[in-house]
Formats: sequence, C-alpha cells, structure tokens
Amino acid sequence: MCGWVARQRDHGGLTFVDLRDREGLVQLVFHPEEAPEAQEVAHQFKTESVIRVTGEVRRRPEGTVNPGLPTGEVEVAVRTVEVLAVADTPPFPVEDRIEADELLRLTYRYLDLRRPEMTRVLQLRHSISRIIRDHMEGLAFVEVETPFLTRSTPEGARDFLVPARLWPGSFYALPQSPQQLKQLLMVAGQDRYYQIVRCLRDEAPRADRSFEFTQLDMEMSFVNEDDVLRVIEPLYARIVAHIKSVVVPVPFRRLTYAEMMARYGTDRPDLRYGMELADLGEAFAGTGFRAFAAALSQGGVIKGFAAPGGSQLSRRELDELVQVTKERGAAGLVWMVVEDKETIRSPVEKHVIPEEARAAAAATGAGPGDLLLIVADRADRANVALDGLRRHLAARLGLVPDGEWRFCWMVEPPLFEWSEDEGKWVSVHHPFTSPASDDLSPETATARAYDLVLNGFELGGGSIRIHDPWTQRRVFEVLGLTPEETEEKFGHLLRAFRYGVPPHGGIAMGLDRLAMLMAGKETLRDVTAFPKAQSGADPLTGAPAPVPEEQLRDLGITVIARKDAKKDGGA
RNA sequence: GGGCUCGUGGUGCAGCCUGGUUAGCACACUGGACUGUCAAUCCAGAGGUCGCGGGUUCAAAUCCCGUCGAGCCCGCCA
Repeated sequence: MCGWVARQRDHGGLTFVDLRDREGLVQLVFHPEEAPEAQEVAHQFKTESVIRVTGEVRRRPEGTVNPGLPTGEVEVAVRTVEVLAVADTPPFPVEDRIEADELLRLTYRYLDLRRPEMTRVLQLRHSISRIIRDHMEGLAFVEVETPFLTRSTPEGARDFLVPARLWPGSFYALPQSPQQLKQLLMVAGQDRYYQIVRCLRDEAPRADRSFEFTQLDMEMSFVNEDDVLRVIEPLYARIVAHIKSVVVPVPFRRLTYAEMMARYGTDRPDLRYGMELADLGEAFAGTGFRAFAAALSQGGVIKGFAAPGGSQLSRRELDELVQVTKERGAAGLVWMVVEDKETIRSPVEKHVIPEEARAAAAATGAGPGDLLLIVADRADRANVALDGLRRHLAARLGLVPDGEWRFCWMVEPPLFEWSEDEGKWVSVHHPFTSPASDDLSPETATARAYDLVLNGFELGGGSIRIHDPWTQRRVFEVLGLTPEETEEKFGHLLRAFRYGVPPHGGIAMGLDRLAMLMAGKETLRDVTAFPKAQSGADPLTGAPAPVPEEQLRDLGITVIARKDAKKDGGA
C-alpha cells in the first residue's frame, strides 16, 4: 500500500498511522514485537510524507472498531515500510475540519486538493462530465472541438486577447463561447453537436463567476424550444439523481420572464420558498405618503412582500435590510411589523393611514408576526432591491429548505434591452436569437430563448436562432447596424447562411455553478482544481506576470505604463 | 470604477472600542514519557518586524491617514 501519512498515534511501542490516498484513510498498525524495524521507522514519520508498506489486512480486535471510518473494521498490520519522500511540515493541516486562509490554500493548492473534501469535489465534477457525455452520446450528439484562437466578437463581454506574432498589430480572442462556430456546424450539416468546453470572459470575477468556466455547449438542427429543453431536462434530473439521490420531476416548470419579474423581481428566482412579490399600487393608489405617491406619479411601482415571522427581527437587523435595499440602488425601504389584525407598527405610520397598511398586508398575505417590506421606485430598481431582500430574508429567517432542487425554465425574455451606456437597443441574448413573433418593436418583442434556473442560480441558457435573412436584417436594423457594419462584423456567418441553413437552436450550460450547487459550496473556487483569486491572479503559479522584452518585441507589442499597474503577478 | 469586512508566531483565533507590565489561547512543530489508539494522552521547549509606510502621543498591535493583499457586494457579465 502507498499513500501519505495523515496522522500518527504513537504509544512509544505500539504505533498507529492513518494512511491517506485518493480513496480515503486506513489505519496502519506497527507492532514492536511483530515488526520492530518498521515500528522504529514509523516512530520517526513526518506528517504528509509518502510511504509504502507491506503487511496483512486484518479484522480489528474486538472493541477497537472505528465506526466513523469506512475502513474502520480493518487495519493493516505492517511488516515492512519504506519512506518514498519525506515531507516538510505543511503550511496548513491537510484536514477537512480546518478552515485555512484561502490565499494560503491557493498557494499550496496541491496540499489543499489532498483534503478528502476537495478530492470528493474533483470526483463529483468528473461524475457530472461522465453523465453528460453518456447522455449526449445516447442521443446521437457528436462532440466536436472548436478553436481557442478565434476572432473578437463585438457584442457581449470583454475578450481576452492573444497577440498574433505572424500578424503584428492583430489579435486573436479567446472564445467567450463557441456560439458562431456551433451555428456554422449546423450549416455544415452536423445536426447534433455538443462539447464540454472552456469559455473565457474578461469581466470582474465573483463568488459564482470566474474568468474561465466550463460549459456543456450544444446545438441541434430542425428543432424548436421543446426539443432542446427535452434534451436538457432528463440530463439534469439524472445528475441530481446520481449525486443527490433525489428524484426531480420532469418536465421542469416554465415561467415567463414577465411573470418572474412580477412575482420575484428577478429572472433567476429561488423557488424553494415563498415570499412572492405583490403589486401594491392599488393599495396606495390615493396615498398621502409623498415617497409612495411620487413613485406612482413618475411611472414607477410600489411592490412588496411579507416575510413570515419577520417581526422577530431586531432594530439593527431592520436597519440592515434598509442597507441591502440601498446597496442595490433603490431609494429606500419601508417596513411594517404586523402585530395583529388591527395593529401595524412602522416608522412611517404617521404618513400611511391604517386602511392602506391593511390593504398592503392583505395583498401580500402578511399576517400577525410577519414583516411587510415595501419598495417604491422605478420598476427595475424596485425589483432588484426586492430580489435582494427576499434572498437575504430567506437565509436570515431559515426559510431555505435543504435538499430541495427546484429547477425552472425562464422563457419568453425580451429580445432587446435599452443600453444606457451606448444609447441604443442591444440584444439581450445575442443578435441571432429568433424573435417569438413578427413583432420586432424593441419595447415589446420577446425572444425564443430560455434559461435554466436552479435554486436562485442561472445554470445556462440558449435560444432558437434566426435562419431567415429577412428577419435577421430587421433585427440588425433595430440594433442600429448598417449593412456595411453587419458585413464587417458578421459577414462570415451571414455568408454561410446563404448556402442552405437549417433551422437550429441550442443551449450552453455552465458546469461550474452546477458543481458548486451539487457540492454545497459557496464559491466556484471550491469546485475548481486550480482557480484564480478574485483579483485575477493565480497565487500558485504567479500568473499573470511580465514577460521578457524580447518576447514583446517578437510580438510587436509595447507596454504603456499605467497608474494602476501592479509590479508582479499573484505570488 | 465604487462600497463593506478582514490582515497579530507555521495554522486558527483573542487582545484594538476605552493607548501603558514580559502580546494571550488552541492546534501544529521540537525533545521526552507511554503497547489498542483513532482530533491519542501526559511533561517540557522553541517560535512574533502585530501586512507595509507615515502621523498623533511621554508611550501605538490598539487612535488617524495612506498603501498592499484577501474576501463579499454594486457596476460590469449570460
């Protein structure tokens, strides 16, 4: 047996050592009488050293079984031992119960990954990939690789660029997704494509977002929305069944974007708990409370929800809720404690008449002991704030049930959205997303697009694509693109579409977030073998790092000094 | 680009609000004892520029300013 020395219990004579490998722990016993030489070596073991032992696997003596260990009924009586590599004292203990600083864990990631918990995560990701490959293969999908060095796309996120040595001044872009290539594969007659592929976006990382991430990318020809969803639903049901031993019903619920926004204030609602939003415009239609009246007269909304048992919150916690609201850009929060059917306590009780408060309580379903939360603002800001409050309170009040996996589809999203920055309409998904109807007026047009949502996280999304030139031209018009611009930006795709394009659609599913949820982790870093810190640096390798002048010259690149330049990479 | 939180022996934390002995605890580490432990136990020991720089003060881990690093969030991102 080979492995690492996890722990020693040295009785001077008799010595126990827990040997760890990828599969787990097993207890080695060194008897001074049976193998005095081995026992002498074991006496000097340093933790995390690599050893090889021979001996006999025995049932443990009566009364010494360890029920907390899968191998707890046996032990290895060691005959010979060999130290293959002596280890320095590790910078942090290689154990699950220790919460070491994350920077330290990333710097010594190979030690961190030795922890059983992390080993389990790697195996979990492997299981997910295997189930996907098995599922897709069973449905006659063919895995095709697409290039990593590709062309920068005008829409969407910031690209990672790679200088082209043979083309000084020109750059490849690392793919944000294989979107256009998979559509070209459909034109190429490869009617069921999939790929487990890395995608890269140069945008600020978050707990549930990183520079590089892995997607199940797929595309099908001659299909509609149902066909695509019917491929994904049983796959995700299989994954949850395999990893969580929970049966999730298919098909998944479908909610329109409009319905989600109205009821949850977000397009990725957590359906494991209630606290649905209610429109309180009617309850406060004739209110004398100026903040509310102003919101209504300016075309805004008054929306709110009831937090069950929320009356128990302290004043400090209520102030925290106001903070959550303001962080998300809304003007303010009005809370009301429902004490009983007649009495409602609130900082604004002077301004709100009892009938209005009671109407609001009725509309949200708030009863005695509940907390009523109301935001009056522009619809988008009110929704963002209420979504944040809903998530915050669900966690605070313990309303999030464990072990529930509530999938749902978000369907019929808007086709366009107004970009304040650019001062024009832009695609919500991408410009090849098929409209749901002939209506292409940017304010009301909806898309044949869909997102899969699980427990408040967006797992992925896709759409049926446009395949007729007339519709495509009209979409470009709304986006304010001239024929010259479309030729410049999308010429290769549009040219391909002239040579016989099948109707097609697909989806891209993020595997990291799924792994994170399946593993019960709070960050993507905890389900990634070698992640980067939030700064984008990799403490393990020291990337990013400056390169020799000569290398830059070769690429025809001059580095311009910037105020915020960092001296070195992560390490 | 912005907001919040954190930074103290190898590790995890306390001390900071209210400045004043030798910076405390646990784990790890080193030496010793111990023949059925399993987070072994017992005894002893070593180990600290309190992230860095500046300021206030008779005196700074503690107060102030700046800076670096880490995390979370907003903006951004499907």
